[in-house]
Amino acid sequence: MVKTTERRERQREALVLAAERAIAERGLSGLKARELASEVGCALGAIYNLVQDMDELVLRVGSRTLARLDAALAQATQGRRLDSTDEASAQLVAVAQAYCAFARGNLQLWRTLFEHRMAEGAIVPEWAISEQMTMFRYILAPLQRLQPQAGEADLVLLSRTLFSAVHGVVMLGLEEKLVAVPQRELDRQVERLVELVCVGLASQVLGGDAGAGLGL
Amino acid sequence: MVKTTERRERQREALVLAAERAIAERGLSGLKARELASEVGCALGAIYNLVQDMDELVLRVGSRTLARLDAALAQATQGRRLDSTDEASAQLVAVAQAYCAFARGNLQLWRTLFEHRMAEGAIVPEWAISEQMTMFRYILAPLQRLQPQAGEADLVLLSRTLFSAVHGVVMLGLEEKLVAVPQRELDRQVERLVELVCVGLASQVLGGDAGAGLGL
DNA sequence: ACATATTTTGAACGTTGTTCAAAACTAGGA
DNA sequence: TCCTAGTTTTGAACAACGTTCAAAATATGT
Repeated sequence: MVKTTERRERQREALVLAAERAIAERGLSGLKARELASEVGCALGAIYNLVQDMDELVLRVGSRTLARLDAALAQATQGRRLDSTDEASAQLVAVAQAYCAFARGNLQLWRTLFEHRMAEGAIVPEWAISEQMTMFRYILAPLQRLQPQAGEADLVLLSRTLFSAVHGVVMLGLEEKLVAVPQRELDRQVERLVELVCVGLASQVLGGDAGAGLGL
Repeated sequence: MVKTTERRERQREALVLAAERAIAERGLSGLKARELASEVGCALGAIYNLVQDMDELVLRVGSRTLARLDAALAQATQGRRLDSTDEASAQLVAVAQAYCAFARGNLQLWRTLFEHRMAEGAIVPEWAISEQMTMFRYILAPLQRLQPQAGEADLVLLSRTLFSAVHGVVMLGLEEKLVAVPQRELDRQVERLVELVCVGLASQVLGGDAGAGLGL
């Protein structure tokens, strides 16, 4: 019956939204099947008619989070020019700070992207893997402007490195396990890291010998 | 009775070792109270005579992991000179790669350091917090050589930034959720990141204008 | 040896995610 | 309209988890 699948589709959407809210408010460990069931207004077991298991639910929430993150990064690069290396550097800084701001403003959902691990033996579905790669593309273009002589593969690798580095600074900076880093300070840390890397890249391409002896 | 506390001390040690082995072999989620009890040879409830709860056990394992990590980083800096900026840069690369190697060789235990979260409402004890800071000290000295004019506070911040950046690259690089990064490639990523930052720092202190227009 | 304090024990408890036989519901034909 | 056959939903039951605590076992002091 077509009516059934339609209603299920809508219920599934409601379920994902409820899960998203639960994670945002109480973290990944605050996501409980029974609570979701009562929230959505269905039986406990009905969840497994809408979704294979809790892992799939978390992945669907993650998909939404990634989409919003993608939009935030798109906005940070929107309307920017890359005519000079300075503009390229500035765009990299802007993307990094947008990432930082998103992580801070969506702390629990953002953390869930990296905290979550599939149940023993389960494998991450293909669509969830491919989604993760989209973030690199916002830094690929400015990096290419900074390293015009570099090959595509090299740039992809470099973009992954830079993204990971910024991610690390944001991740540990927002960890309240350690002493919490104030917002301004974290922003500055991120800015400084990206700028240092940009200067490093610029000095390489300019043929400057500031990197001499480092085997670059 | 003194005999009791002595025996408990030894049992606690055995418990921590068993927990360490379990985490190393099956990850943090593979740590089960019942399994530990049978391994150590005591009743299930006896665990709570040796340790307040599972969180404390994980923290104790983490303490051991940090000690071994500290030793690994110490070895990477042992006998090194910091007479030139090149030597300082080389030491930073060496520390970063030692960190990378340790993470790879102690994957599950290393991950546990960052994955683990205390139970709802519980607070991380003081001794566990202070232990985390020790890692920064291996990069403080070489950074100071690269930025002799920087103040102490600035250097501490910078060391935290650099550590976090390297951590991020290693963390995402070892995440098998994404496509696994080959060992050589990850080593190169880490090396490149650190060298880029070093070049950036060097060009700043030399008064080079490679960073002009970036507001440095 | 007995009484008392201490220590260990493991069955029981409260929460999890997940399953599945049964109940409720739906659709189509007599 | 009523009956039957197929679907869909249900929630009690299950297994696994960390944690507790009355009772059993052991140790201590006189």
